[in-house]
Amino acid sequence: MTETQHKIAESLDRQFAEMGFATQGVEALRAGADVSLRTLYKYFPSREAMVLGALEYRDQAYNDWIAGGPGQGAAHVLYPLARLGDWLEQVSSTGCLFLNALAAYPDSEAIRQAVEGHKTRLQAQFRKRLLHTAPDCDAEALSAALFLLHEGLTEAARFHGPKAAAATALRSGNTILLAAGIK
Amino acid sequence: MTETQHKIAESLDRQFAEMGFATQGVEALRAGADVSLRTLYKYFPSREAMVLGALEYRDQAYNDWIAGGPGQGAAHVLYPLARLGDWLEQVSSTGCLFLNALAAYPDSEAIRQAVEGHKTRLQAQFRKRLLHTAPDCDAEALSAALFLLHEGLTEAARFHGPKAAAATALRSGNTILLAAGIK
DNA sequence: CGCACGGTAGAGCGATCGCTCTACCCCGGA
DNA sequence: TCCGGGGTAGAGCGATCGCTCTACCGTGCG
Repeated sequence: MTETQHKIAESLDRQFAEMGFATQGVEALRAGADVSLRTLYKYFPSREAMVLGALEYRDQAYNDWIAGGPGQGAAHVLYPLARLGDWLEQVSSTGCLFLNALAAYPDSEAIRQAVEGHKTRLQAQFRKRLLHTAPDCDAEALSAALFLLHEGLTEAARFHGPKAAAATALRSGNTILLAAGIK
Repeated sequence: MTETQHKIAESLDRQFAEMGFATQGVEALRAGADVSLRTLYKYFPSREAMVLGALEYRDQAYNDWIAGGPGQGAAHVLYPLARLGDWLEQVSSTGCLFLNALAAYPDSEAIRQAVEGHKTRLQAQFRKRLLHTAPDCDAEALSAALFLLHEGLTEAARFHGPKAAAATALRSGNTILLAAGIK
């Protein structure tokens, strides 16, 4: 039931991430999830719903992935960036799944909302960590800067590799936090 | 001749930028360029060639756009970032055309090369500006950081708007350069 | 045993895709 | 006046798309 749906969503996420949104037709998605076409459409009644399902699954998985970390200081604030580096290292990186979905479905309002929600939550995560470590800092400006580093890291990993891109992003993040009096 | 080809390439660039790569079929591209299907295929013998033509056109236009600027100092180094802000403000921003193309055609080696070439030239531009202003700086690490800000700015503009994203990127860039002793 | 249920396999629908090809038209030069 | 070249318009090809629907199968329960 929900278990089947979860298994399908996981497969959709993996396939869209590895092959992109344009390459995989519904029949290929069905085969990858190892279910019948009827069952696939039972839980995800349209291709757009399959994309949304994959994005929801990914949003959940990523939020879990970047949770926690050292309790305070710059390392606490930058923890999501460090974790993103590790994430990109084990996932074969083809850029950001959400931005790729936006590129593939520029006219879908539902997908646009899912992507925007994910990115908003991500920046809020940075804001929360900043305020936890330095309650008096300019959390709005700093979280915007860290969010920008996060996006840049995701895409730059395609060209420089995850390790180098993560090192660059972390170095820049530390510099920016240090200039704001956070260490 | 080459004039017709140029006009078609310009139209392809604009259409792919505004509507994305998945939305526009060849017939729509033809109509947008205001030529016959036969002529379109004469200069761009396949859909992939049309995409490559748009990317080449955009690469040229963007290189021209970010050329020049103040002769030295941090403002000289960061000039491409400032110009990108203005660029994104007049083009309706749907992210980076090159990354969108990569998302739409993950299996095309030719497109991958075109994108990689563009990004490599872009970072080389930063490196050149750094060495011109501060010959002894760590141009490799700094240009990687500025490139990352550039990519982040392009994508973050989707959510925060071009103006705010550009301000964030420029502020971060100045901080990073200042920490490296460049002002 | 008989039967309802939840699943599978996969043929087939109409629409659209990238691309080709035929038929036609306009215009400058002999 | 006639003709050839280079353009246009757009019908039509096979393939593939997202999606629906029919026919069938195994299993648990009365």
